[in-house]
Amino acid sequence: MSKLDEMDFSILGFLQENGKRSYTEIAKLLNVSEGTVRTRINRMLKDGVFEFIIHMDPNKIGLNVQVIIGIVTKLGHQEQIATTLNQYQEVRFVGAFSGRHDLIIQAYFKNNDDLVHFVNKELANMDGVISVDVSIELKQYKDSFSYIENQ
Amino acid sequence: MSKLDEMDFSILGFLQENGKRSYTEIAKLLNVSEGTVRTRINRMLKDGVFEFIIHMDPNKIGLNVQVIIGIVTKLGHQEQIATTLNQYQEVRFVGAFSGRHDLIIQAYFKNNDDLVHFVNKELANMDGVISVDVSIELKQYKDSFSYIENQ
DNA sequence: AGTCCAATTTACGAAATTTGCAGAAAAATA
DNA sequence: TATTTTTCTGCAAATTTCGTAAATTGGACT
Repeated sequence: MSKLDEMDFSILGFLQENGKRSYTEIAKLLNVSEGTVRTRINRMLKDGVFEFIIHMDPNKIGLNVQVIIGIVTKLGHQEQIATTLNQYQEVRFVGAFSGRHDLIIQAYFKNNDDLVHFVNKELANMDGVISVDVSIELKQYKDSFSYIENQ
Repeated sequence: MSKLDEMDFSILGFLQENGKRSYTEIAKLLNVSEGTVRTRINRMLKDGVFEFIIHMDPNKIGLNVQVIIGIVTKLGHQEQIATTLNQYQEVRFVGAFSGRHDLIIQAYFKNNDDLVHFVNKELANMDGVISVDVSIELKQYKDSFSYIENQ
């Protein structure tokens, strides 16, 4: 995978503002041809630099209980547990971390019942889970996907 | 904002698999006209149900240090601190939570120096911050934006 | 400098998609 | 049942995407 140059970052910068921008539009903004923008976007997609997605507001689609859960696992069980967690649709993020918890996950549920079921029936029965700390989201202040400083 | 019906969820289901699907393609899959799909997508966009974005792989754009930080705040300072944190480009997520930490944030940095600077110079100097727990991401297992069970 | 090579960019036509509407159909309201 | 409102369909025009070939650029090596 080749290194990204300044034009690649500019393209990402425009796309992070609006994922629907056309090759044509970006090309005009950068003063290059449409084909250049297309080639670069396709290369970055192939290299897994980014992907086109939609970001849904969980509350607006009926997922009203959002949580972050820190998990302490028995030595040697982390990978297995992470793989199991991956399979739950409700779990949108799973990572291994240094610090107080070995795994931290983010998950979205329809309601408290579903959360309680997940914690007490699913998590509690996973082999190698020592303890879990559930933090329930009370208010979201920011959830941004614009990591690049642009312009 | 009107409630989403089954067709809206189907449309979201197709888009969450691939944010680049065209109105035309989705219309064929759902056996309705292109205009119907377009109207519904535009309504959902207007209502903030979802947005078209790109999801960049932080490692591939040079943000190699990813962290989750739990923050304990002095009573009454939470909102102010959250608002301040919002302004940092490095901080991609800020939420108020129940549980051990009052605020939990996710942030991406170029390197450890930038992280250390953020924690020791920025966070440490924010009024009302009592303590912070930094968890450094060692491995990411899942980072999905498909919350809807589809089909 | 001059030559060659590989990668990138440009150019352009064809196919596909989006966009703007107008009228039909369906649903909600009275 | 009549009326209003909303949703859906079907076009045509404008725009974008896509495939491809030609032109350009930037080194590496003489």
